[in-house]
Amino acid sequence: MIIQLDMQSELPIYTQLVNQIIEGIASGRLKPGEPLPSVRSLASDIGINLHTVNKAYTLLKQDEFILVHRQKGVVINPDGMPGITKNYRNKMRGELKPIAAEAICRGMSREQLLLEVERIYQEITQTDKEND
Amino acid sequence: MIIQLDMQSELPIYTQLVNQIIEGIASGRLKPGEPLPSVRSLASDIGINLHTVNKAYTLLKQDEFILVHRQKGVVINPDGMPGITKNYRNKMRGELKPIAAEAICRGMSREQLLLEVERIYQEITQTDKEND
Amino acid sequence: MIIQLDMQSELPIYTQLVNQIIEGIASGRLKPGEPLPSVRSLASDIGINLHTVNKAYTLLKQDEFILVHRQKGVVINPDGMPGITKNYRNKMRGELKPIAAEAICRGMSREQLLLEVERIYQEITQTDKEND
Amino acid sequence: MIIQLDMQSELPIYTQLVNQIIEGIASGRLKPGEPLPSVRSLASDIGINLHTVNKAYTLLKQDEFILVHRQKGVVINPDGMPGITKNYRNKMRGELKPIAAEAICRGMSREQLLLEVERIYQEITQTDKEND
DNA sequence: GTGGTCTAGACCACG
DNA sequence: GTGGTCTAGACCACT
Repeated sequence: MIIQLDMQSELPIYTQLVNQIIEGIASGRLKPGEPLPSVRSLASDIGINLHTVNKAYTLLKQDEFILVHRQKGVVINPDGMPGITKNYRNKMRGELKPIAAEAICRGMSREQLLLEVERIYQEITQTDKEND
Repeated sequence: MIIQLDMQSELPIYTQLVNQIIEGIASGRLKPGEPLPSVRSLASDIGINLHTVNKAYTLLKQDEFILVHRQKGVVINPDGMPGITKNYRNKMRGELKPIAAEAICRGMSREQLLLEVERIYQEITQTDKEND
Repeated sequence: MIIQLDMQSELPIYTQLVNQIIEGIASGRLKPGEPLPSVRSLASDIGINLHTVNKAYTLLKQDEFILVHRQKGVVINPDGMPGITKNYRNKMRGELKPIAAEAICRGMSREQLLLEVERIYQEITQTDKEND
Repeated sequence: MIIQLDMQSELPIYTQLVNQIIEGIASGRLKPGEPLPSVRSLASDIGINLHTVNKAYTLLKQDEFILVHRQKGVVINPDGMPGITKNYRNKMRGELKPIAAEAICRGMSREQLLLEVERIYQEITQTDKEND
């Protein structure tokens, strides 16, 4: 699992970490049951503080993307991912709305916008299917 | 123009303001050339700090959504909205990616995701076309 | 709001804090909408680190006992408390079970156990109704 | 005696073990004088570390739920269970208080809470009286 | 060696 | 001045 952080980004490091791990799962590079590095090793690997990694893991744990197994350590939730809850739907819509609004302002058509989304969907699901 | 702010949101107030004005433009409720309230009056209307409104206006000006005339006051950019620049495309994709990734993780199909986006597109463009 | 911490307790400080604030709400000493001290001031008041207070507040926020208002600061959730969700019921039962089991082992009758619970219920709801 | 451990639980494994054995006694599935598996065999049976089982047994011994004979092995205390000591009462009340407080916050009535406790009491004492 | 907790001190965004 | 983020270093409980 390669993690790419942008230390200049406005997004907190732990958020970038969360996003990248979720993208890793979405792309199939990280599979249910698969172990994740310990907070300490990941932190030292990517050169950040262990508390920052810990916060990312805590958030992922809260949403049940990962779980902390007392023996196996941190693993991608083997029982599958959290579903499409009402809460989640609202959160997603709240995030999509300002993006769509700006796209509309800038003259993007419905088709163009959908194409962008489709393109990203493809990009994620087809990432590195053969290599690991 | 009715502004709805959530003081409990994790989003800064000025970001919520920016979003709502952009949504206002996208929905057609705010038209190019149309005046916006002054920093002072908007701030007192919705009960927030001057600086907060100022910051929102500054950001909107930077992206050329609005123009700030010393005398005429603040108006929606009469020369039309900013276009779909390369910068904007990258920004949008960067925002869509984690949303799409989480949707995929949670088992949302390409069609479901596109439907959500389409739904929001509709919702914005058909918002309150008659009433103000 | 008087906070009593036991630094020798096996319970983490932040958990004790969470419990005491919840007890404060349950007893009526803390009312919905009422402001809580800032993390910094509370931390210095009770002589602990601000991060510890922060963790307690974060947990209370997650469960919607409190919320962080951008203008008013931290307040007891004015929209009322979280309800009796399925999750909560399961959590509560999971906590009660070992307590009940040990009580049974030690020969406590159903009546005695219920009396204990009733006693505590009274104790909480009648705490300092007149004084603040 | 079937032991069900949750490796994802926040509760340490040894605590879960202690709880389950106490529940076993409370339910009547484990009777005074009855032998318990050796540290070694129990550990290998449920796939955990020797030390973990050992810690659980040590705690149970401290509270006199079990006796550890060098030769006879581990048995449920044949002289009966520990009584309702002052220490125990305080411990129990300290555990019940935050549970009751949260229940009150969430709007649970005295009757509802007592019903929950009664329900659990029943559940334990009627667990699998015939089957083992 | 693991995650969890706590402290201390720093910077930043926000209002 | 507020909460949020990040770092650094320490101790402990657990396995």
